[in-house]
Amino acid sequence: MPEPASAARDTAERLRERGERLTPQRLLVLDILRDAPGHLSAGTVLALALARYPYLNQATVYRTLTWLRDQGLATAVDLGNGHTEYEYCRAGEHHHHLVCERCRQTIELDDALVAPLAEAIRARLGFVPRLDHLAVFGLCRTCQASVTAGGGSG
Amino acid sequence: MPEPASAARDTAERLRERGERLTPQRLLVLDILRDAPGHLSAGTVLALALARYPYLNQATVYRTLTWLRDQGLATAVDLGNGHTEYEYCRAGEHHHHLVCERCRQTIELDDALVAPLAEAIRARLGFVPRLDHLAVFGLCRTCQASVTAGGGSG
DNA sequence: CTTCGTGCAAAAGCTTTGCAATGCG
DNA sequence: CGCATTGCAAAGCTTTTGCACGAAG
Repeated sequence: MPEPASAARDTAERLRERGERLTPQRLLVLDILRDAPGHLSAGTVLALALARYPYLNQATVYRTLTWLRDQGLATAVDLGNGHTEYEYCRAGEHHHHLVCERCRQTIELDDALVAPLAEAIRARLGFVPRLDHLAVFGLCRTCQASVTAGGGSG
Repeated sequence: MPEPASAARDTAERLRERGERLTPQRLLVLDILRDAPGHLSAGTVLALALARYPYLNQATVYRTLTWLRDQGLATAVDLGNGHTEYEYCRAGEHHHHLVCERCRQTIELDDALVAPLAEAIRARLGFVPRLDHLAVFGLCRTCQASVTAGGGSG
């Protein structure tokens, strides 16, 4: 199997130190996640991986994605599409999404608005929330108007 | 088909006024949701319904649950069990959950902590969030200790 | 009478699993 | 060398869909 591009290397060292097994498949998936501009579903990861290494298996992708999540290298989020999406986890970078239930548009939500909730949960309940990647459903500004007017949107 | 117990009656009036069709199946599902102490999955709703009316269909349950949600009579929440759970929606009552990813325990989360986030999203982004039933994943107090100590919990 | 909901059964989608072979460390 | 990981293919699970019949209004 071909060597994955390059970017995943330094992270690889860290994993090796933890005693984790580094396989070309894992490095490939990690690399794909890093290169991606946003979230990727397991299916998309598989498709992209297949372009570089035609023998990678679906089951391996799912297992690797779960493993990456456990290693803190990826975050998972459910945007209401019927599948989980994964994203490379940049250190301490939290970002969130507003998902319009009507037009399915997603809007970035600044962590500054979410952090206080996380902090309150931590301080007042002693529960450590994983609020690094929250999805909040609702209605976007445009669709509110459409609903009120009774018209249809795109 | 037998008459559903009784509790769903007054709500039924409201639905009728809206021009919604009231079928015994819908009343039955509504009744089951009302009687339930917490969340119910579609499968559980079906099982409970089957005990009272053996001919109710799975597809009807799913369709009815979606319909109840659209009518504002039920809220849906994904607690990470691989399926959506539904709960009877008491007027304006918002409640949320902290779900421990390790021991799967769920803790109630007061809406007072979540409401500010909802308000901020509304005020600053013009997005109307459906934050009536939020699930936040993370680690409960007990499991944090276990993880730190390296031990196992129940 | 017209429209919408129901039952049925099968399909659809994502995800997981068992097992033997392979390759990492 | 030993054991975790992979590949393969099939199953598992929740949820959705098409269609004809039946019931609500």
